[in-house]
Amino acid sequence: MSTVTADAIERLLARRGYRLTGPRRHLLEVMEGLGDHFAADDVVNAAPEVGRATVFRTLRLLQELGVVCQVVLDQGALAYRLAPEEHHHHLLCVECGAVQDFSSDALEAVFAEVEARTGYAVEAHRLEVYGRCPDCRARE
Amino acid sequence: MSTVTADAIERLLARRGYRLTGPRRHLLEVMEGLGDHFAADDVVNAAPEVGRATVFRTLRLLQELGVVCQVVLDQGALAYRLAPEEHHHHLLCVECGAVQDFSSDALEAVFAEVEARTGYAVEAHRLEVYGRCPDCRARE
DNA sequence: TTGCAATTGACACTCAGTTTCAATAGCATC
DNA sequence: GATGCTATTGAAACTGAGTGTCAATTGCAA
Repeated sequence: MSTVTADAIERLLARRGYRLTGPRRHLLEVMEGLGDHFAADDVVNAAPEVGRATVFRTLRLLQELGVVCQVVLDQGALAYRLAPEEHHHHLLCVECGAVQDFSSDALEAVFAEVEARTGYAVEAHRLEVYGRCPDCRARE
Repeated sequence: MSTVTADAIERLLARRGYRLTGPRRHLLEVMEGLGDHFAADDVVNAAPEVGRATVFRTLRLLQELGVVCQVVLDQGALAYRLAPEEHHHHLLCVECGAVQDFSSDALEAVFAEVEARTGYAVEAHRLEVYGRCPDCRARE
C-alpha cells in the first residue's frame, strides 16, 4: 500500500508539473508513520533533516493535490491527515482523539436548501463531527 | 439592542457566578463594533487598555457562555463572531469575506445516519460552508 | 552533460494563544 | 459605607504555527 501511494503521488506530481524531490518523498513516508492525524510540528520533528519551511510548503502542496487534508480539532487547533481519494468528512473522538472519515449524501440536500434560501453559490464546505467512539463508550 | 445584549450578558455572568468587570463590559462593546467577524488580535488592537491575556481569557469565557463562536475561515485561520442564541452554522463568502448564519434541520438526519453506521455518540459538530454571496455573484 | 527553473534550508519574523504571578477590584457581608 | 476574600487583571516572557527572503542546490529535459 505504501508503494502504491508513493507511486500514485509520484505520477500526480509529474502530471501537474511538480518535481519529485527527496524531501517530498521523505515527508510522505514520515506522514504515513504518524498515525491518523498529526500536527505540522509533528512532521517537522519527525523529519529533522528537512527544513521547517519545506515541511509547510509540502503540506500546502499536498493539500492542493488532495493528498493531505486539514482536521479542525475540537478546541480549534488544526491538524493534518493523509486524505482518502473521495470527498469526506471527519468524525473525531473527543476522548481518545481518534479520527475517522465518513461521507454522506444527505449533506448535498442541505447545501441545495442553503443555496435556495440565501442566493449563495456554494463552492466548498468543512464538516467536523465530534463525539465518543464505540471503544471509549464501551470502556466506561 | 446593544443595551439589551449587555443586560442579558450581565445576567448570564451573574447567574453562572462570574463577575461583571470593566474589561469584560468594554470588550463586549468593542466586539459589537468590529463587524460580522474578527480576529482575536483585532480585539486586542481595538481595546489597547485591556491586556492581551484578558482578551483571550474573555474570548474563551464568552465562547463557553455561548455569546461568541469561532469561525473557521477558508484557509483554516480562526476568527470569532458574536453568536446568535440558537444553534447555527456559518456561510462565508470567499470573495468579500462576509459571514452569515444559517441553520438546517436536514443536518440532524446526517448525524443520525453517522451514529447508526459508526457507533459513535455524536456530541457536537462544526459546519462551515464557503461560497459566493449574491452581491459578489451579481458584481461580476 | 549541461543549463535552467523549481525547490530547498537557514533564519528571522509574524500572528495566535498561554502561563505566571503580583497587584487590583467585584461583591457579599457586616 | 467599610471590610475582606476571591475572582480577575495586566505585564511580560514564552510556545506553537506558519510565512518571507534569498543564496545554494538539484530535478529533469534537452
